[in-house]
Amino acid sequence: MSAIRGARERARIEVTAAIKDEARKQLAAEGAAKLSLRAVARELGMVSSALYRYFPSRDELLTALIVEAYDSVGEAAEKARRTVARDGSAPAAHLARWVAVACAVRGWALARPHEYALIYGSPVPGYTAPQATIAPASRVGLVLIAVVEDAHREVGLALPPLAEELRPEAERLAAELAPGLPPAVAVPIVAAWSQLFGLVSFEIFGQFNRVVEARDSFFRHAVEELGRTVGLLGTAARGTLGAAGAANTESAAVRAQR
Amino acid sequence: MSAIRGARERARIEVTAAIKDEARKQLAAEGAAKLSLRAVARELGMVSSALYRYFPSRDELLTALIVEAYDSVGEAAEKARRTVARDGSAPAAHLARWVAVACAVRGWALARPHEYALIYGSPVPGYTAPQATIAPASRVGLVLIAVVEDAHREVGLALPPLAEELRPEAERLAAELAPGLPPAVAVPIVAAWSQLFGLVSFEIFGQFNRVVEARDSFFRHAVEELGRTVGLLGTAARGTLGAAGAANTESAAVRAQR
DNA sequence: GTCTATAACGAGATAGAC
DNA sequence: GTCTATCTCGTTATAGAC
Repeated sequence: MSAIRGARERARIEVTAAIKDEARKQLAAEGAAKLSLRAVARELGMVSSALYRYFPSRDELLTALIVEAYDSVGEAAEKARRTVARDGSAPAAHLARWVAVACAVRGWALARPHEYALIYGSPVPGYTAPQATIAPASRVGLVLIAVVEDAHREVGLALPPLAEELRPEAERLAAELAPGLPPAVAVPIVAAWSQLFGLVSFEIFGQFNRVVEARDSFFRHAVEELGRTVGLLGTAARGTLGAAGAANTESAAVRAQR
Repeated sequence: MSAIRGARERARIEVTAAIKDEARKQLAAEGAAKLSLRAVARELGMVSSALYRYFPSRDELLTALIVEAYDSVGEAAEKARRTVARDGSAPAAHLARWVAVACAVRGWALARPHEYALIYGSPVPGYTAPQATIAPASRVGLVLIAVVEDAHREVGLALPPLAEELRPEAERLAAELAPGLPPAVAVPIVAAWSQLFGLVSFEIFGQFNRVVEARDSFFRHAVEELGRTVGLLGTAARGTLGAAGAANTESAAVRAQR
């Protein structure tokens, strides 16, 4: 009995995976807007009505693809944070981790551009994301926050001051997303989060064609500077911000500690 | 005869405009992937074959929409640069112009989100952008460069040093895009260009839902910081970067002057 | 209970004959 | 330009296999 159920469940999981794989192929070929249950079924040698045992609607299939894409890129980011620069707790090590997370996101996007477009590109017409996508969608952002939290705990942050008018927003953001961080850094982190995806999107979507050529080092350099905008410090020898931060961040740092 | 031709040409222009307007409506409703000449024709009370007298193919219609969108946002950016802060040549005035250009881009995107998605969102499956889109696509970037060029000429730039490995890329970028600027600033400008659209895309595409609430001031603040990364200076009283830049940018500035 | 297959609806796209 | 016959699509109801 349990063996039977086990076999059934395994079969169900396999068919579900096959459906999603085929759907991803169609995503690449035709785009999310034209994803069709019938075409997926046809390609799998099934009948379209049979798919409804696995996904109650086309939109639910889309949701599954979206959630898996968010989870996949989120996992890549988490793995990069865990793996890279495990050894150091020096300021530069935290910046290296930040860069590693960003490079992992970019690498994932380059490897799976159509899934990237699904989650970070134009919204799919007629589709509204359900609650289930919210948590996976924030995983990459949470990794970035975690990197900054580590740095804040171990070596402190060098932050530019925050405009007064953004105080309430910063307090709210920090309370919701990063209770362990000073509110002033919440705004730069959210900004850097979106700017990181600006860099990736421009590369993936072709905006850098005929413009940027040395893309690896360009990206690496840009996200390193992004890391500085959230208060991460590079080696003192290298950065204006690093040197300047050390010299005049007393006020900002004091303020960042609240 | 010339009157007749004038009338004909006027009619042709009007019909062409009507086609594009209707196509834009469909863009909003169904997305670029599903833009269909037939549906446009139906809505206009024409027959699909008649449209081919105005646009030789669906892709050419798409190209026209893309070019007009790029031109429209580029014009908004150019107008913002011309109009705003005309009075000042102080460092803060240049930063204000930078912010104004960014806000113009964002305002345009908020007003025409579907056209924004057409040009800065996921590529349309099966469509490859022809040469004709390249120049319009670079207009916003050129405006940003112009703002920085003005600042460089009038008050100088405060730049962080550039990684050695990016030297060749920076020289090439500067030679192609901004002959009037020191190469070191070319890389930050291109980065800021893409990051600006990261901010806008996250707002337009819904990534900021349930995250950022005070969006106007958040954006304003973020692009002001972005302006600093390309060497624009704020008021000395306000920014860490401003004060720090004044103090220790001798080396960077010397270097930026080559 | 779990799944697949058949058939159908209403809507829209498409190709070709006229 | 018009009309029609033939495709596609998402979705459901129903019947039958395991």
